[in-house]
Amino acid sequence: MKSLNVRIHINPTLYSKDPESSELGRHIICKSIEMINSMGFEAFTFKKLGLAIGSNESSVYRYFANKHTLLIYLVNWYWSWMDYKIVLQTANINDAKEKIKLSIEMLAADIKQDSDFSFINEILLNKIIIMESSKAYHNKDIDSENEKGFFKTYKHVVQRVSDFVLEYNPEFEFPHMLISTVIEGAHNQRFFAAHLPSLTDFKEGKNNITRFYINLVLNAIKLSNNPHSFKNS
Amino acid sequence: MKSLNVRIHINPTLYSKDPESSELGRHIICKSIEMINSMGFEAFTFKKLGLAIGSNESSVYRYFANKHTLLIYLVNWYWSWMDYKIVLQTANINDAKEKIKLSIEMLAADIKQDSDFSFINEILLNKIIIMESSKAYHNKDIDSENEKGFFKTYKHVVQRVSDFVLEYNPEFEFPHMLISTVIEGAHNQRFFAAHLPSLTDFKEGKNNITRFYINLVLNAIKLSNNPHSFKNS
DNA sequence: CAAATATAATAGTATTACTATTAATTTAAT
DNA sequence: ATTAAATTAATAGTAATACTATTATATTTG
Repeated sequence: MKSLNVRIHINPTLYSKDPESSELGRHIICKSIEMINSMGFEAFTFKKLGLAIGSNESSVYRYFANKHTLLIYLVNWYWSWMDYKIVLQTANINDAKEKIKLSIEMLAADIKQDSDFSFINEILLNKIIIMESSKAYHNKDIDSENEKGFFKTYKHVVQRVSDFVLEYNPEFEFPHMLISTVIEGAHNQRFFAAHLPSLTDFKEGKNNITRFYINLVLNAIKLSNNPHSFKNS
Repeated sequence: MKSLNVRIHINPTLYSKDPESSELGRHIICKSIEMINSMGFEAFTFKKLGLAIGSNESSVYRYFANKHTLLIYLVNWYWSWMDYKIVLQTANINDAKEKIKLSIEMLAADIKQDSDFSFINEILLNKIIIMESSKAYHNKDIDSENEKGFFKTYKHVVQRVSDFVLEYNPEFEFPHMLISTVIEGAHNQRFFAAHLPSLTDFKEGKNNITRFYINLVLNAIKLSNNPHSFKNS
């Protein structure tokens, strides 16, 4: 993906001033990703960030209304990037089953290299998504923020992969449930593997998580006379 | 379950003084459940709680070190209660498949009545689990808190249902992944249904969520010659 | 009944999450 | 090129939060 001239577009209501438009703005994004990773979202403050980038608190506030909005910016960036990756990977593939497999592989993957087509470190951002992204929507403002389109890019990804599922099996009743279960589930499993291993069956290097979710999905949506079909019981 | 003389035992490292041991302590638990529900965990403070129960901040601090520990107390109570419910419901059942179904029904249910065997409102507590419980473990202290046994009761529940899965199919490779996926997934789906409906396929009164996860599990673990078996590919 | 102990309330502090004000710099118009 | 307008940066301040330390008031116990 090196030097491909693609830009991730972010909903402008998420920032006061576009961080991509200035050196300071890019610095804010860059450093905040590092800091949220190393100290966790709760301990991260704009004051500490200002200090770390040789600027100050109030300058950060000119870009983002608060750290919550900055987190949502990052989450949106991640899902736009993921959507772009899925489109690219499945572009010339006609087999719906193959598109589903490829999508799950990307969604459940442990991101290990920075695609390098932007100033954003995707390895660290993926860790933030796993560790912190639930905080972006588990709060009392969810409904008003949802109305403002703060979660649109995540919904897009779920919709895109759900469409592959329906392409494979147009009768399947729960495509969105299935895909959102896979995405959140895969993130949880990576978190559990690192911190609460008895909640998972992760084994290093065996690609368990991806394999588990691919099989889970294919078993759930298969067409054949299914003794446990998802029809009304 | 009325007036059954069962008590939920809570890890004593979670409190400074046992809230069950005094009127004030029970009041703290009771009211905090109400308040976390109505205002959300972030806006909830010990100062507001003290005021609401006609006491003050510092009295609450004598029971709990901080609001995070109180949340973990509640989460532990919930999972002990759920474990107890699962044991009770599956007690005289020999069929492993039936035990799995019953367990998922309880884990994925929208709790609609208070069992009334304690001063804790389980309807509201279930809502807290759905909305706030991820905050109990998505933080930088997870590893030290895990060592202190803060998440033991949740692990117990996952282990118990995983054992049913293994009883049904001893060959199944990922029982913990499957059950933790179902538990977290079902909670997410209830949250999505209320706030981000395009991520789900929930329809009121159709029991979709429970049905979806029961079928997901039964399809994943079934014994027959399975074209998408979970074996190493 | 006095001493020890437990409980409750008051007051105080460092930090956080902002906001308002002022200073400096850049840009743009004549 | 010079001045005005606009943008950006830095300083200082505030209300609220999450505690802690101290003191007052009960309760228990020897």
